[in-house]
Amino acid sequence: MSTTPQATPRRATITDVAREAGTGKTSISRYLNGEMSVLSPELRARIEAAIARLDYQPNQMARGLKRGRNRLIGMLLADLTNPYTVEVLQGVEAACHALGLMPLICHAANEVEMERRYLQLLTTYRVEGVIVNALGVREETLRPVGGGGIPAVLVDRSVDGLVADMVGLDNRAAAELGTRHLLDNGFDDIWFVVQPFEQVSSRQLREAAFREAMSAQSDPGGKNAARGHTLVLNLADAVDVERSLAELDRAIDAAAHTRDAAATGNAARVALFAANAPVALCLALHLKARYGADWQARVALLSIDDPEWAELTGVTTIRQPTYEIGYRAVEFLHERIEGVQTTARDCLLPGELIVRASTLR
Amino acid sequence: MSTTPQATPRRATITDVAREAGTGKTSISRYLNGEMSVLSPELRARIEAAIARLDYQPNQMARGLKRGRNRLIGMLLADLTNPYTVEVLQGVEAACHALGLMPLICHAANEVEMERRYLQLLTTYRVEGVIVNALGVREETLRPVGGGGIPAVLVDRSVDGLVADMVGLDNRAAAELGTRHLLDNGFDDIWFVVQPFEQVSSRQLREAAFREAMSAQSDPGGKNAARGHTLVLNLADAVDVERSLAELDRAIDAAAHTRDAAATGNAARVALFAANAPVALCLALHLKARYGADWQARVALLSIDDPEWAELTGVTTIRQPTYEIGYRAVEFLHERIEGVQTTARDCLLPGELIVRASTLR
DNA sequence: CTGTTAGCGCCTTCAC
DNA sequence: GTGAAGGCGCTAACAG
Repeated sequence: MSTTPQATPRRATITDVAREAGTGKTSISRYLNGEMSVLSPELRARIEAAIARLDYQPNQMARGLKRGRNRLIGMLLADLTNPYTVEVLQGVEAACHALGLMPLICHAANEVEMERRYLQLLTTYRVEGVIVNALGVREETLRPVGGGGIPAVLVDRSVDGLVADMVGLDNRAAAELGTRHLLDNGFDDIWFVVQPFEQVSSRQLREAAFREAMSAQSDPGGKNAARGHTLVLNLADAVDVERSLAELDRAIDAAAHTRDAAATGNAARVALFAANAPVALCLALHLKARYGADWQARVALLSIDDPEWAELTGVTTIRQPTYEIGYRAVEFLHERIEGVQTTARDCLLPGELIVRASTLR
Repeated sequence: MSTTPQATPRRATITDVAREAGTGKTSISRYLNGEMSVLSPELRARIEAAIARLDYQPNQMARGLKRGRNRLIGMLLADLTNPYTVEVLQGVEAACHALGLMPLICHAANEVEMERRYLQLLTTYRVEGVIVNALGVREETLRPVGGGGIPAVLVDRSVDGLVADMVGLDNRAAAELGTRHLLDNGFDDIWFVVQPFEQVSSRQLREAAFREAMSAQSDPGGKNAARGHTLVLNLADAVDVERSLAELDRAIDAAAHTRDAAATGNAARVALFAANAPVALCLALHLKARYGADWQARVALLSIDDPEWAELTGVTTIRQPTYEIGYRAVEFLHERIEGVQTTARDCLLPGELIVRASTLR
């Protein structure tokens, strides 16, 4: 046995098989496409044998070129580091499997330039459609898809000016659910922490819904009303993160002060509402570094997204129906590929509140 | 503005561009391939204009078909749920970017059947090479790659009977490093917890190295020697997990007993050495459920892999050079694609011990 | 410098 | 039933 990986020998083509089976290419093609009814059992057997002997496998590139469709769809991911993305992907894969599609996964790793390049690439490979979890910057980058380009379905976030189906979390309902949970549990200093949200629709919606829910208290602004704040955390900028966390620290310390002074049950209790898992992780790491292992005694943490460490640390979360989001996205796309022409649809799926120790006092 | 995503209009072909520019296909092709020197500035300008006007983008399928190479490589992943995988992927992507390759990511999601299907698919798409983080079951499934098939590079684990380059962690050194750390910190009841390892080379090596390191104590088996155990945790089988964890519980309780009885400093101290992050997570979740939030006071946990929650929970880890593993894998593969014919190579990269509170007493 | 010609591997009429 | 011929979009000799 050789220990040297060999160079690839030329693969057999349909012509080789035809020769080997002593017939024409047409019959081979028919065999490949399952048109068995028009093949004599005898010929069929010969073809089968020839294919096996040559270890023949049809070249999909060539087939795609000829037929004009290749059953390929693109899956453009903003950030695989986010567990959300991986979970959505599982739904996508399952649906593709079921519908006979093959997803080409492209990971932009939060870089706009990458997103652009991959989109270009998917286009030149003539994928039949694209599922886009866009970075969200601007419509511009997404020029080739949606509208006049190849069919597209947006996941998690819509993009201004881009007409396409979209599926994701019901952000308004989710943020409201979380906010109400915190209010119901008596927190009176609530910080909604979110990455820069001007460009990302889902973040916008969550933040807006948070503020509305805060305003919907029985006596907003009143003496017993909880106070809401929005804090922007730009995870891509260490300096900015530093600054924002410092602001948070001051607020937490101030609340503790109140508590010490009052020494009663009606001290200020602060809760952090993270707009997604990456933010929640950043917050948790910081709090742990600052207050030690029992940081949760000082601050409550609630997060949209339900990362694997949430259960471990007892953090309350709002779990997104990630698998279904991915699955539905593919279904939508498939319909578009098959020619459905309805107006752009939105599919908003509900999140599920998972209450853990963190927000129970 | 319409709100209905339109159907894809037919894309322009090279012939269209030639007609539009009033020239032949050859010149267009030359332009596309950057052979500017043989094009008059005037013709070149006309081509440029025509391409822009038609929004032409060359069809990669056709190019690939013609040239016989498509710059595509397959990346077969066993489990994207494992943070390790995502990190390796980042290295792969960076390297591909640098080398002008395009990775087709395929996620087997721990299903052998998926692995087989994707491999088949990659083959029929004539990718130029494959990077395989195999499920590891048997050489059989991997028939199409390595050896006589398309060039392949294995990641993390080798597969019996499959001759191919491989890159991964130096498992022996890593397991030894971890074991020694635990011994040095005075743990005397050490459990190496690992998924079924008969089929997966990296797990085998880690387990073997653990046992060896235990035997290498100054007085193995002696009165003051630490005792080592191997526990198999089949994460795919809930019942089995239950059973294994129960065994662990008994051991931990027994150790506690010893401690209570002795009521001195020389009581049995137990440490868990998880062979990878999924195992570590399973253990941590169980321990937390059983002993509450301060489970770490009862048991120490050390894990190969450094998931994001490790820092948060203070678990000691051995971090793999994941990014570099991915990067090197692509480099190896690229060399093979370019025709390098050396014997199969192994590239073992060192892990880094990250000491956290969990294993310090 | 530029265009013509012949395929790459496969599918699809259209005859036999 | 079966096969020959033409073409999908592109590239790579060849001629001019």
